[in-house]
Amino acid sequence: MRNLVKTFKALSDPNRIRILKMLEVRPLCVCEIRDILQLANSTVSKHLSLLRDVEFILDEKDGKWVNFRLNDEQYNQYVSKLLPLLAEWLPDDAAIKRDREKVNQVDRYISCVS
Amino acid sequence: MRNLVKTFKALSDPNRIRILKMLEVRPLCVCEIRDILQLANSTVSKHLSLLRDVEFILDEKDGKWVNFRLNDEQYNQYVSKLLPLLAEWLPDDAAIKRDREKVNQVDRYISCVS
DNA sequence: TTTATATTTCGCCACTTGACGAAATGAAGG
DNA sequence: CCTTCATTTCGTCAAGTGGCGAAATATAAA
Repeated sequence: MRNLVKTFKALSDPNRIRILKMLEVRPLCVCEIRDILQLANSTVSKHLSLLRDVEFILDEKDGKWVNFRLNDEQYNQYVSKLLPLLAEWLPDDAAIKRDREKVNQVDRYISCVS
Repeated sequence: MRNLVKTFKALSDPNRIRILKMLEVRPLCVCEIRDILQLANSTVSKHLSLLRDVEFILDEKDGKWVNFRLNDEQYNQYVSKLLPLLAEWLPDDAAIKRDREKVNQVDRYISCVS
């Protein structure tokens, strides 16, 4: 129960939804997400650790970066049902579309030095 | 987006999850739910209006009572996907089980006079 | 119409949440 | 080892949430 509620809480914030929808396009690091969402680094980091906590996303060290990607493995029953649903939803949302275009433009070598 | 977030927020509270899982058994009025959850009338009413707002539940006047039941109609894409998932989840949760046993015992003619 | 009672609305309080900047951490490269 | 820089952690603050009791509303019955 507790874990289920935590899982829904993770989905109860527009910025976290935006992050998940961006990660549908490709894995991203904190700086890239920060540049797209226009939030402080620390804020993005907190959102990501929350999403990781309930296993919506996984992180992989890549040199000095951390790549965050959707968890498409199947060991978490909530995640494995909810991520595919989310992927079907909001296909026409203007903000989401804009975010996903930006995903294809951002470059971590430019985003991160700041 | 806004509506989707609101929908997940509605699922982000243990008492609201308990209410939905109780309504899987049968429709209930505010007093019956209040007796099972041991909350104030006004608190239960607020939870119910929130769940109704995002169309997880419907209400029907029945004399001086209001019966709340799950919305099993199919016009809301989020609800029609999420309610069936919720119905599969938490099959072994102790609190949920206790609640559902109580659903079969409460009687609004006893619960409500207080 | 008056009374009883089920529900909703309102105002209040404690706690949580999402935001930030500053400081701490950790890995890469000089 | 020391510097650089991506990320995380910490402290703080404003806004949102869930709880309550009291007052308002609505329906049934007397």
